[in-house]
Amino acid sequence: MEDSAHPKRSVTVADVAKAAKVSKATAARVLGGYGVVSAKITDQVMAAAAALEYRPNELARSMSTGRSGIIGVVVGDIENAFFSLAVRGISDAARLAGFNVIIANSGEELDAEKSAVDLLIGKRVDGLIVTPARCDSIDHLQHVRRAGVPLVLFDRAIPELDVDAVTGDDRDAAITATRYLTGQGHRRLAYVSAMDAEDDGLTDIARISNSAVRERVEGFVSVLTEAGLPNPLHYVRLGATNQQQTDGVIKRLLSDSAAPTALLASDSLVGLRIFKSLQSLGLSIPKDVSMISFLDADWTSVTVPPITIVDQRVYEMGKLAGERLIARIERTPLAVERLRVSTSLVVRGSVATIGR
Amino acid sequence: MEDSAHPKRSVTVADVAKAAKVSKATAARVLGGYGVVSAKITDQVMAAAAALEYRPNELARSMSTGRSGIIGVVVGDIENAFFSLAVRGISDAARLAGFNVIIANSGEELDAEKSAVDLLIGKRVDGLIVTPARCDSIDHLQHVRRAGVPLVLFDRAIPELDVDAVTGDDRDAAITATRYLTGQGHRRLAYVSAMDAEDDGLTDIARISNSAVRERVEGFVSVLTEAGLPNPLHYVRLGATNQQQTDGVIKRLLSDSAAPTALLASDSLVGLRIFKSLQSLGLSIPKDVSMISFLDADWTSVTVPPITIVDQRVYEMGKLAGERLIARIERTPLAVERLRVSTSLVVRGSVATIGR
DNA sequence: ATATGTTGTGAGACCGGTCTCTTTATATCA
DNA sequence: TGATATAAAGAGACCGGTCTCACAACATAT
Repeated sequence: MEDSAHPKRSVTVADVAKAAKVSKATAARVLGGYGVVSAKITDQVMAAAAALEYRPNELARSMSTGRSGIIGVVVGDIENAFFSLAVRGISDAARLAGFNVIIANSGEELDAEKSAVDLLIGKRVDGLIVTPARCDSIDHLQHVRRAGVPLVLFDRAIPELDVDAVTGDDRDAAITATRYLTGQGHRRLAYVSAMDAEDDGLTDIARISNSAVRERVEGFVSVLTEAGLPNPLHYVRLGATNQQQTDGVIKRLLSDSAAPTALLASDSLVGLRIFKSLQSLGLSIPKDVSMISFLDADWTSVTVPPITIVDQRVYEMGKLAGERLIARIERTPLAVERLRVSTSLVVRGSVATIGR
Repeated sequence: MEDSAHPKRSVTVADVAKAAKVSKATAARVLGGYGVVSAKITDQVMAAAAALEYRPNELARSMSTGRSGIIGVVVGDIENAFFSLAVRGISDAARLAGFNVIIANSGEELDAEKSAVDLLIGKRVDGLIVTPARCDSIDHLQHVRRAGVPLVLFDRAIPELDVDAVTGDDRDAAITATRYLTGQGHRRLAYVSAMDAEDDGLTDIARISNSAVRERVEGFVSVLTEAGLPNPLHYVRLGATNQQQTDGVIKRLLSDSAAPTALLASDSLVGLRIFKSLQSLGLSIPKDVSMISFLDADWTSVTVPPITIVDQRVYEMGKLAGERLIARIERTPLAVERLRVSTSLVVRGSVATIGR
């Protein structure tokens, strides 16, 4: 009874060749499925391969062909439904084209992102999809391009980087959602995001290093400004990174003398935290506070009331990013562009009509 | 202005060696961080490497060392919160030990699982964590062992396969949950799973090819039998694979002359579907029907009422599986065993007390 | 002074595939 | 029948690292 104690040198083409009494080159042709070999020899080799349980060493194969058949994906946090859906879309696109996917988590931290990118390049991935944690640090991404590895940005664009990006139409989405809220009579609206920040507040939109969030905030602010509502920036709050932080943010927001009547959650995690905060404060939605969340997450449809959301079609975004990357890998001639996946507002029950 | 049109042969140790005017072997020693090299030469080589922007080719490195630094994970469905949490646990354990993770989706299909396993073996992963779709087809897994690649099963055990497994204490969990329901006065209980099946019903527990589900059903049935309740198998229903199927399953269950008063959902996806089914049937939880779901998914805590669940501690399961696999990879001498992560019942509001 | 040990460097085999180039066997044609 | 085209198989270089071994230079022991 032999066991797996020893790494046991695996069966190689040479072994198969010897067993089939042909040259290594011939066996390789059969096993690699290239070149031309007679039917008789093919059978011989296949039989020998089956008998020896030959499995090709993809590593070696990659090394000589220069292609690994792998695309690397660096995301902020796989646990986030946004990213797991996106990864699903990417994987589906990849599988269809015969590629596999390595996923790396950056935890939205620049250093982790850099080392993940370096590692994947080292593994000689055929292409890379990255959700850049910050849009103001681009050396490592520029290096990817210099290394000749196709790159597609996901969810966030970096105009200075001459590279494809697949994002939502964040600005428009925020505008639509905000207009809907003002249309329902809301005059004091807050935007809450999980972005790291020293304090809740925000002084300068341009300093938001995540383009998706920045554009949403821009959209949000533009609608409020256009509607003549005062001091929109005052109601943009960051730092809702966990339940406790969120509880604090919400409590501060609502204890304001001019407390907002509606909240816009930057993603479904923040949305869920806000929902729980409101619940623990004993506030009812939408009677006491209205809310809209980004992303059609599971939980949003089973709450009471169900949550009005911005459907980001993340799966499509992922799929599109995957397809785009594969087109690049296959050298399809295409202009560098930013692909925007359009979102839609799904009205459910979490927004009250007020005023009049 | 050069661009990334050409794969541009990457910088190799030989290039660095030439630039540093030393032999390839010496440059390799410096860059690979092994052997012994004088400080002066080390500096020369490092300078040359920096100037040329050398990045090691991990593929080549893996090929000569025989280690890839990658562990492969084959899961049923990444989109399922159960697996994404588990993957997070595995990834964390892996990162801590300096490994990376490749994830492959089997879609709970045997063929996809087989080819994923083959592919990962081909990529020469250092170890493999697999959630076997079926416990009665084990050739491909046996082959993994014969190939000398450490293997850890996740969520489901296969006793015939002499290999480590990390699972929940599914039997006990089901027993606890079922006892809780009978303790609340329920006499007719149903167990609903997403397992594929020709018809809803179940004739023979032993034929359930997923050990986690089988053990839960065994626990479920044992409690009912012990309590002297008639025909427990009648209330075990499979095939709740999507919303429509689940609607059918629930409708049939509840239109039974002796309809169950409580439902046990095999996982959080099934739980969510059941919740939606009941909602669409206009039934109220727990007044009309009680339910318990496996897995502490996001949605279970924000419904009205919040759902009583079996907390599976999936992150810990994943982490444990990762750690175990890494111990195997590093040849730590350990007996093959099945590690059970204990679960706990989290009582919330979805179970009514009836009778008396 | 010669033998022995140590340290740093170079030469080249090796991992397991792919792929080009060459050689051999068979088919086609004048 | 001999010349030439063509198909099939073999030999061996190559990818970019690691790593063993040989060897040189210098230090220490005898």
